[in-house]
Amino acid sequence: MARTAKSSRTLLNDCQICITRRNGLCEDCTPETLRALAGCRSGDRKFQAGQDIFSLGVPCDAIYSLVSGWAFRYNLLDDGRRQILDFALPGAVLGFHPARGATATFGAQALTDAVVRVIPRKALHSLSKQRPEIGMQLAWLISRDCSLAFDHLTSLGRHSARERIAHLLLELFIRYRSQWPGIRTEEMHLPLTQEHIGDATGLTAVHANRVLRDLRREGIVEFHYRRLRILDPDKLIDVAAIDPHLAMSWIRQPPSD
Amino acid sequence: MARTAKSSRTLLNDCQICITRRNGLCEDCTPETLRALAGCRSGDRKFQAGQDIFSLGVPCDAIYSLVSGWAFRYNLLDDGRRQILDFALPGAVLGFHPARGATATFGAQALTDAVVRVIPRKALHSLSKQRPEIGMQLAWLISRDCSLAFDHLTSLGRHSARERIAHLLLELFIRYRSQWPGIRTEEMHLPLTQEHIGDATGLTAVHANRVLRDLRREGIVEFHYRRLRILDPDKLIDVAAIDPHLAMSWIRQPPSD
DNA sequence: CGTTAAGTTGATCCTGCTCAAGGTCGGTGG
DNA sequence: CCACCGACCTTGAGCAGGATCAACTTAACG
Repeated sequence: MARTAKSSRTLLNDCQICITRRNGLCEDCTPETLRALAGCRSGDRKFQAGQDIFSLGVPCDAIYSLVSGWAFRYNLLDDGRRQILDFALPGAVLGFHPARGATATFGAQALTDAVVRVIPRKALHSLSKQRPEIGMQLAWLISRDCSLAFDHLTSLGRHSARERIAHLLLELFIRYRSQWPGIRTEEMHLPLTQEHIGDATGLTAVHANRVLRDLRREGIVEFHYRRLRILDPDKLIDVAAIDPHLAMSWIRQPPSD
Repeated sequence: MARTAKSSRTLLNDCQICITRRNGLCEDCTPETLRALAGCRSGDRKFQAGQDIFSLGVPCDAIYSLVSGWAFRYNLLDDGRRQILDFALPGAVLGFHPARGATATFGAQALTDAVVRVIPRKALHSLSKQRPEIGMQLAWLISRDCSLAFDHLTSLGRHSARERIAHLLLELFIRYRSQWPGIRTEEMHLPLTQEHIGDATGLTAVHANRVLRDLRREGIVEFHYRRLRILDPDKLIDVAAIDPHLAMSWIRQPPSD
């Protein structure tokens, strides 16, 4: 049993310590990649909440880096059902389709008003020649996405509704808070509807609602009109059945070398 | 409705055509990356079927490239349940943890006897300086894994047991066949147990068995003692509810530039 | 103050899980 | 050659976690 009572109890604080120790991580943790990509500022575009950044099945010859705001990637089924693949915070690379003329196999949508840096394939190509280290850093960023996707896969495949929702809320909370090291409050603005939560966890919105109600009644978390409050972190970690190692991996740590 | 009757019917053949047109793809589609990595031949290791290539939670300072055989990546829960994240064919990059001292958040296991090229983080680092293009190619390889993981996520979150199993079998069949462009037979050696299939699709082995029985009775596919036979490709594609675009993306296509 | 999107709750149904008992295949040793 | 064993496959009966459908409430916003 990897998850002990002690480690559960101190997880949130450990993350906090790890973050505050590396002071100013907010800037610091932004990989070189993104600073380099800042050179292509010409391509910045604004999106309104609810607007598609790129759409499923449409040819896509660029990569997208989220500068500000929230976004999510998703898939649509023929019958209109949706699966949310992940949520993106500033600094995320949203689509990487470097093949010419490839069509997007998933879509991305802004959750709040957002600014996105669009880097055309050609620009990326020449950029990576000027600054060869960008390739490896991009690989690292994407491999992080991949690890997150693997966690979600485990969650959908082998966890109960309760565990999945606890997992999601905890993940978003920790990832969000790691961007603002100073703040220790256990409350945040989480720009999701219950339908988003359902679509991310493979549940119906109705069932997501019931689970959230139970968690609220038990005094674990409160999610009401886009405000998330974690009332009992220990219990939440317990319900989510999270391995503390895993939670640490959610915090963006650029490769050291 | 993206999936039309016609496109369903010709999907397998389209893939075939696309493959045979680029003759000798088996070699050709192997990205430069792997050929470059071939320089580190010193690190080749053999694994027996069932043996872990690397294990969950163990510090991991290298990347692994599958040279021959089948493997899979997986996650374990505290209670012993397992989620299989994906199956790897030769050419796949299995673990990418370039941070010093990072622990693996998933494990990898050989499904058949396998040869794996182990490239320590340091070697990769210096290699990427000698051959800067490696970074981008690695990024591309990993982004492909990520797309596959996204497909599985959609499958687990929003598809029925029947659809998930059909999807998995079709995916493995197409990916496998794309390595052997000449062969058109609709039969292959698939070194999985029904437990693997259950663990990959988020089902119990018992239920996976029932679904496979139904598919067999309906004359769609036969999976018996590690032999997969696709009896009715059209129906299988239909049951899997696959968008042909998606299936095309399973075939490894290196970035063209 | 009316409208709309989102949240809430109940009743009922069904997909897939659990538990349990065989059955089949391939290998191994007497 | 046969008996035995272990891993895997197969099937049944009963149960339960979430889905579905439908009605109603609440909050936000112009």
